[in-house]
Amino acid sequence: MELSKNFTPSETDSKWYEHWLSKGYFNSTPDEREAYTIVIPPPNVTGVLHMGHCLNNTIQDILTRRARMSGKNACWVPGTDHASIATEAKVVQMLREKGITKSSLSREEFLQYAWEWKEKYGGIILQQLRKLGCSLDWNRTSFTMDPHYYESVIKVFVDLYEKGYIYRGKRMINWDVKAKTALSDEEVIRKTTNQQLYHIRYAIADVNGSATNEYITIATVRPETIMGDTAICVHPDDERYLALHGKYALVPLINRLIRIIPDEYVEKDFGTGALKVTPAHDMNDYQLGQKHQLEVVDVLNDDGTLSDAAQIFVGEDRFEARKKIVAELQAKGHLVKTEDYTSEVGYSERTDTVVEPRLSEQWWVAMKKISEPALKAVMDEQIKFFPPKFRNLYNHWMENIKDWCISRQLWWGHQIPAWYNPAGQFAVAANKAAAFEKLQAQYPGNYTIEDIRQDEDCLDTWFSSWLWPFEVFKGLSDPGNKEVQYYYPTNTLVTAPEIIFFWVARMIMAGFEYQGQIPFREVYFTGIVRDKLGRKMSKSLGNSPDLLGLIDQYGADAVRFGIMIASPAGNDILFDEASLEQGRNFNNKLWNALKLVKMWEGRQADIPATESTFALNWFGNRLNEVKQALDQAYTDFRLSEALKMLYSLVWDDFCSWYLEWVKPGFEQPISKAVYEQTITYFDELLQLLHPYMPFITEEIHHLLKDTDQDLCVSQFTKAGAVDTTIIAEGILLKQVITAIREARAKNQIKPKDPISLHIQTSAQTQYAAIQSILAKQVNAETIQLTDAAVNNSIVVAVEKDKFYIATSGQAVDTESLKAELLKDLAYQKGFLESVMKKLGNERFVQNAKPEVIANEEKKKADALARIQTIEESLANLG
RNA sequence: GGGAGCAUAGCUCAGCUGGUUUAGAGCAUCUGCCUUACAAGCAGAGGGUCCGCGGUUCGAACCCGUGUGCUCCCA
Repeated sequence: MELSKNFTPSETDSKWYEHWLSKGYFNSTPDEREAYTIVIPPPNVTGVLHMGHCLNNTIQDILTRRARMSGKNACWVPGTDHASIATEAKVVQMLREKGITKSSLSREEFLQYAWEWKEKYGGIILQQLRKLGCSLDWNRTSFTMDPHYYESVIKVFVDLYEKGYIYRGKRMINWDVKAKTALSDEEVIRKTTNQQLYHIRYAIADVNGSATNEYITIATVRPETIMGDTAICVHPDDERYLALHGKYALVPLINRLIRIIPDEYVEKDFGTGALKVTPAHDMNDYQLGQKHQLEVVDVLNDDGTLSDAAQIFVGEDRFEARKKIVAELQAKGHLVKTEDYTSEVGYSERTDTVVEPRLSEQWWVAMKKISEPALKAVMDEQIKFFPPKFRNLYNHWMENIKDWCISRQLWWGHQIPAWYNPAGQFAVAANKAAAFEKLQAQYPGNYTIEDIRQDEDCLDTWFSSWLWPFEVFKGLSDPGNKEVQYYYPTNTLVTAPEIIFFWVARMIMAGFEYQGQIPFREVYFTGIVRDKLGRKMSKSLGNSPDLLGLIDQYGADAVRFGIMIASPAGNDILFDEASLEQGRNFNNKLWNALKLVKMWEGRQADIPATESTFALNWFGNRLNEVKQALDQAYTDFRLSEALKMLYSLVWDDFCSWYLEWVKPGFEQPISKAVYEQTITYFDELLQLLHPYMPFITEEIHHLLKDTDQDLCVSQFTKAGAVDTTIIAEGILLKQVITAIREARAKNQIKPKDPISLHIQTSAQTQYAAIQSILAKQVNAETIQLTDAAVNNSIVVAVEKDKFYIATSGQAVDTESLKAELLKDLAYQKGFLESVMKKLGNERFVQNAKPEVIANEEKKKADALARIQTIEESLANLG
C-alpha cells in the first residue's frame, strides 16, 4: 500500500465520523457500568460555531472520549436553547425582508413563522460540532422548547409562584428599546463611553411658580430627560445652596415647578453639586424619589421616543431629542457650558442599544430564598470548581444576590402562565381552565373563562436553561425515571466564566429545588479566547477566525490540538494560527512515523532482539511513567499540560529516540519481536492521543494493523510500575549521545564520517547494554572501553564518564574543546560553591531535614566527581 | 469607589508542601545539514535583575508587607 507524503485530513475526517455514528458508539443507554455524563451548555439556536465553542466543546469531547475509553458509560447530551431575544430579532428581520411587520401578525401567526425559521436555520451549530469530531449522543438532542421541556418550565413557574418565590412587581428594570423588552442585569454590558456633561441653569421660583432672578445650575449627561425632572437635589452641608433648601425651581423649556431638596446622596464635588432628579429614568433617582415622595414623570415611550408627558419633541428619538433640546437650551440661555465626560453606559447584550432604566411591572424570582443550598454546595466543595479561584466570585455574587427579572416582552419563548380577569386580577396556573377556577375562587365575579386573558409576556431564556441538567433526561416531566436516576447528577460542566451567574449558579439552585441534589460534581471554567494581541474576539473587531475554514485548511485534529496546546488551565487563550500549524506538523509527524514502521513490516525476520532490548525496555517504562502523569493531569483538569506530555512523548521519546534506536540498517531485516512491540507501543500512543485527536489516531490505528477493533471504543490498560533505574539510564544515554554529537558538530566532523569511540567509565556493564544504540546514534564504527586517556582524540565528559573520539585524518580543534571544558568547569565549580556554602552553614545543618542534607551531600560528591573528570580531560589536552 | 486575579526567556506558559543540580518547556530566533519516515524535517546553539523595594527564614521565583503595571468582576 502506498501512503501519501503527508496526512490528508479532508479524506479521513468525515469517513471516520460516519463510521462511528453508524456503529452507534456515541449513543448511551443506562447499563451496569458507571455513568459519565456531560450536558452541553446549550448554544443559542441562532448561533454559529466560534472559537469559544470550539474550545469548550473540544474539552468536553476530550473528557467524554477519555471516559468512554476508561470503562465508563459516557453520555454527552447535545442541544440548543431557544434564545428569546436573539431568535425573535432574527424572525422579525426575516419578516421585514418579506415586507411583514410583527405588529400585523397575531401571536400564533408569528410563532408559526418562528418555528419555521427554527426548523430551517436553527441549530446549524450542532452540524458544525460534528465537523469538530464531537462524540455527542445525537439521539438525545434537546431543545428548551420541546413539549416536555415547555411543560416543565411552566410547572416550575407555577410551583415557585405557589411557594411564594415568584412575585409580580413594578420596579426599575433595564429596558431594551429596540427589542422592546426587559433585560436582567446580566444582559446589560457596561461600556466606557465618551459623552458630554451639560451644565444647565434652572430659574429659582417661589411656591407659586413665579421666577426670580436667581438660578441654580445642574450638570447632566441626559438633557432629554429634564422634562421628567421632579426635583433638584443638593447636599445638605453644601454652603453654596443652604439658602435654597425648600425653595423651588422651574424646569427650562416647559416651566414645570419642582422642589429643591437636600440629601446626602449628592456628591458635592461632582459637576455643580446640584443634581436633577428624574425618578422615571434613573435607578438612583428612583430611590431618591421614593425617599422624598417625588412624582414620577415618564417622558419616554417603550421604543425610546419621547412621550406625551415630555410635552415637547414628542415622538422624537431620545438621542435626536437630546441634540434638539441642547440647541434650544442654548438658544434660550439655559446652557451654561458643556464639557467632555467619560462614563460607563449600559448596552443590551443582544441588540447593542443603550439600555434605558425604566419603571415597569415585571415578574421576579426572590433569589435569597432559593440560593442558600446552592451557595453552600460550592463552599463545601460538594461541587468542585476548576480553577478554584472562581469560588470567590461565586460566593460574592451569591451573598449579594438580587432578585431575578424573568419576564420578557417577547412572544418567542415560554408564555407566562398567569391569567387576568377583566378587573386585572390574576391567577397563576398550568392552564387556562385551572387559572379560571382559581380566579373565580379568589375573585368571584360575573365573568366567564372566555373573558380571562393570558399574560402576553414570555420568560427569560435562562429560566428554562437552568433546568437543563435534569430535564434533558425528563427529570421533572417524568420524575424519578430510569434515565435521570442513572445519569443525574451529571459529572462535569464545562463552561465559560462569564456565565457563572446566568447559568451555573441557577442550575445549582434548580438542581436542589427540583431533584434535591447537585446537578453536577465539578465545573470546569475555560478561559476566554482572545486574539494574539490579547483582545477579546468579537464581531465588531472582526478578529474571530472562520472556524470551518480553519478546519478545512488544517483538519479538525490540528484545530483541536492548536486550541488545546494554547489553553493553560484557568487562563485566557491567546489564539494564534501558528499553534494550528504546530498541530498540523504534529499530524504529519505521526503520519511519517507510520510510514517508517510500514517500511519494516515486510522485513521482519526471526532474529533475536538483543540490540534493541534496552530500547524496548526503556520505552515501555517511559510509557508507564507518562500514563501515570496523565492520570494526575486529567484529575486536575490540566488538559493543556497533558497534551504537552503526549506531544513530547510521541515526538521526542518515540520518534526521535526510540524509533532511531530500533531502526534497522538500510534494507536490513528487523527482529519480528521488535517490530511487533513497536506496533504495540505506537498503538498505545494513538490510544492515549485519541481523545485529543480522534481522526488521525483512528486512521493510523487501522493502517498499522488489520483490525476490526476501533480505537474510539478501545479500553485503556492501567499504567504499570515504572523502573526508575531504566529511566535514569535512558536519560544518561541521551545525554551521552547529545554530548558526542555536539563535539562532532563543533569539530566539523561530517555526519557521514565515522568515528572510533573509547569510553572510560566505572560502570562498564551499563554501557554494554547500550553500546550498539550509541554506535548507531553517533556514527561510531567501533566502541571500546578504556582505562586510560586516548591520545590525539577529542574528549567529552558526561557525569563521571569520559568519551574519547578518534577520527581518521581529522585535526582536533583543541582550543575550542578546551574553552568548552573550561566553561563547564567554571559552572561546576560555581555549583559546588553554592552547595558548600549551604553545607558550611551550621544553622542549615541544624535545621534542615536529614533528607535535604543528604541530597546536598550527594550534590557535592557528584560535583566533585565531575570536576575531577573535567580536570583530567583538560590535563589530557595538554 | 469596592473586590478579585495576574506579572518568570522575544511570545505563550510550567515551576504542586520554601531545599531535585547557581531557573524549565513549547513556539520563535541563530548555525550546520535536501542523512533512505518526515525541510511541515534532522542535528546543535544562544537567550533570564523570576516586575521594583523591604521583610520572615539557615535557605525565597515560591511566604508576608509595600509600590508599580496589566486584566477581569461589581457599583
